[in-house]
Amino acid sequence: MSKKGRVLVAMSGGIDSTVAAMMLHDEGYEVVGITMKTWDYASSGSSKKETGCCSLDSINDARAVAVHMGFHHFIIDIREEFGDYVIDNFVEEYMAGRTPNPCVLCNTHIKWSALIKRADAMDCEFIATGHYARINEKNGRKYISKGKDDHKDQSYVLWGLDQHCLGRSNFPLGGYTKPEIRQMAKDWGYEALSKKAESYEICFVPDNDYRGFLKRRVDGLEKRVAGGAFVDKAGNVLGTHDGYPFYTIGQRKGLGKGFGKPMYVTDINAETNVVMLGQVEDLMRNGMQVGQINLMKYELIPDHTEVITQVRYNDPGALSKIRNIDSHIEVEFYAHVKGIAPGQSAVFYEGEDVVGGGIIAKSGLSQNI
RNA sequence: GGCCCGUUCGUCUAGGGGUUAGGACGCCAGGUUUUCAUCCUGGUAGCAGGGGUUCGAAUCCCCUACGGGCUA
Repeated sequence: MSKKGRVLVAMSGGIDSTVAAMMLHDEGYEVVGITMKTWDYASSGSSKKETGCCSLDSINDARAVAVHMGFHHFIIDIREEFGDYVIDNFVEEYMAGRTPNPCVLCNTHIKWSALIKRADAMDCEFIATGHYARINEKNGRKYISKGKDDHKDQSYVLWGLDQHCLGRSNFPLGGYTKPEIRQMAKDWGYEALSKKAESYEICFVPDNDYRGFLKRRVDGLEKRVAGGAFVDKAGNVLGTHDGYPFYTIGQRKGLGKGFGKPMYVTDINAETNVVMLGQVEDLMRNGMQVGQINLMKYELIPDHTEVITQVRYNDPGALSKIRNIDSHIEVEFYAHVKGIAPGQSAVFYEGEDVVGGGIIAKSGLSQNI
């Protein structure tokens, strides 16, 4: 009945994915909305705030819009996979002294696979989300490019999508800015939605307190790791801390006391429960090792290729050179980069295009590149 | 028991007659951010207590209370 085919739209209930659905609907696609229940909100002591990509209220909001616009809407329960994969990994990573990015994992391993499975079952040609990113194709390879809105670009969290997923995905918002999207919501008569706040925080961690989440999740953790040493790079003990899992490299606040100078976490040792502190310059690194690589724009990247490497979501990126070492990529920065945290995602860009990405295994150069 | 030092926001401290008593960390409130962080704005809060001297005291003097050195 629709001239353009059927599309499965992942709707979180927020403004972005809702407008994405409306745009496709407006263009003549047969839209099927789908909302994923990732976590047991009732038992997590959920906050009433609009948190994460998928709160309970949001599910209801998404459904209301779908009903109002007259397309089908489904809620799928992916709590089991989500818990087994994303949450378990989240806890393991912190326990190993690293800093995970659950959103990236969820996108890569849960969300897309769940969506595509459904899309197949419902005979949908492709799936769409409200991400600010674009998909391009060159030499038979699909790849993500940054969204038009520099401030909202979300290409970083999508580095893990493989060719198959990319071939089935569509990002209607990629060519628009956030203000334009808000205006569209308004024009379509969704005044309240157009003013809806951005969603932040980890969806399964209430009140943005991941430390409390870890304590509840790991028996006896608090007692086991309390009283570890804060140490400077010379090994002098500067004080005691609450336990190594509660810190991340680059962290400045929450160290519990004043040192007369701004101090940052520069290293975390899970075996000894020692957290090293230093000043900004001690956070600077000239390179890093990146594992769990996923390449997008090219099938492989030759050694010495120059790319802009982003080390965190909100990082402007730094010019660097890469080199393949076994299944890892070693990155050498032209200028030192601040606060590289193992566990976080590294994403390589060539201009606007995502060349690939991976998980940071270790900061510093292994040898000369 | 004679003779010397030290005491400043919750913490670490700057200031040695006229300062809105400065900074750092913490804390609080915003902003940025689909992770954790960083970053940016603003805010809270202090001269141990009491007397003096000065136009004017955190600053100089004298006691009182808690912290370090030669003497018996």
